Amino acid sequence: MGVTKTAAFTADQNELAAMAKALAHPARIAIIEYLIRVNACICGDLVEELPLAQATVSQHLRELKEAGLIRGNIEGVSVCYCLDAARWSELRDRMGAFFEQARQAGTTCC
Amino acid sequence: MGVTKTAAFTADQNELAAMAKALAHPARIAIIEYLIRVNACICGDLVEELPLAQATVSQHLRELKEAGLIRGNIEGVSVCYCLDAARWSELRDRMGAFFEQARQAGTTCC
DNA sequence: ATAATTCATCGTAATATTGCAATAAATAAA
DNA sequence: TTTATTTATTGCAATATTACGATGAATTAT
Repeated sequence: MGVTKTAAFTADQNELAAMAKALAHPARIAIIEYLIRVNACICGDLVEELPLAQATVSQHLRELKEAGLIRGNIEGVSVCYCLDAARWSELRDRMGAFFEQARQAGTTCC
Repeated sequence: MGVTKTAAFTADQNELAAMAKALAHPARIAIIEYLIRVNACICGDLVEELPLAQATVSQHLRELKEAGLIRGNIEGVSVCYCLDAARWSELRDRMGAFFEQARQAGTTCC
């Protein structure tokens, strides 16, 4: 039917998938990398930095904001964006735990 | 236009995004968690484990296989799946580096 | 050889994502 | 007030994803 059966999976599985989804586009990776580099910037900076139209950049920013990975503070006529440190730590921990789990499991295939 | 501008981003950005995309669905998270738990299993086990039809499970398995995260070995009439340890390590390292980068950056927002 | 089992693939429908032009909204500058 | 400036939102087109029934391909059992 073309819609994910969210209710059929655990909250943990859905949350981890949602976090991964927020990172599942090169533009959003680029936005985050840029934010890491400059610490904070306004939307216009990203429009210059990325090969995308302003509307498209704004859309990607909204997705990152909805995933809680970044925050946007209105400063006069512009909006200042930066990583949400707390949420970012959570993501790192969740992903880290996920990978650690796999590391400890045996990896001998059939 | 509804198509990601892959060529406009770096290989690194595209690869990281592709890895994240492979994890960006609860069913695929569930598949990987199950594989971690049982180490290896056949496709039929996953069909019983997941609330999805066989065709859908097979499709998710293909995506994970194409991302290189799992391997499938034909064993008679069934197919045995397991995590690809090497690729999994690579993913962990790439993600880890990404998060580490963010951790070292300042996090004071505007 | 025939039937059963297991999985992949095809075709299709429903929905989501990506991208942009155009426009709206909100603030600052003249 | 009028005009820029900056960003979000709307509307649309193109494409991708998700899901499943039906069918095909390969192997094993009878």
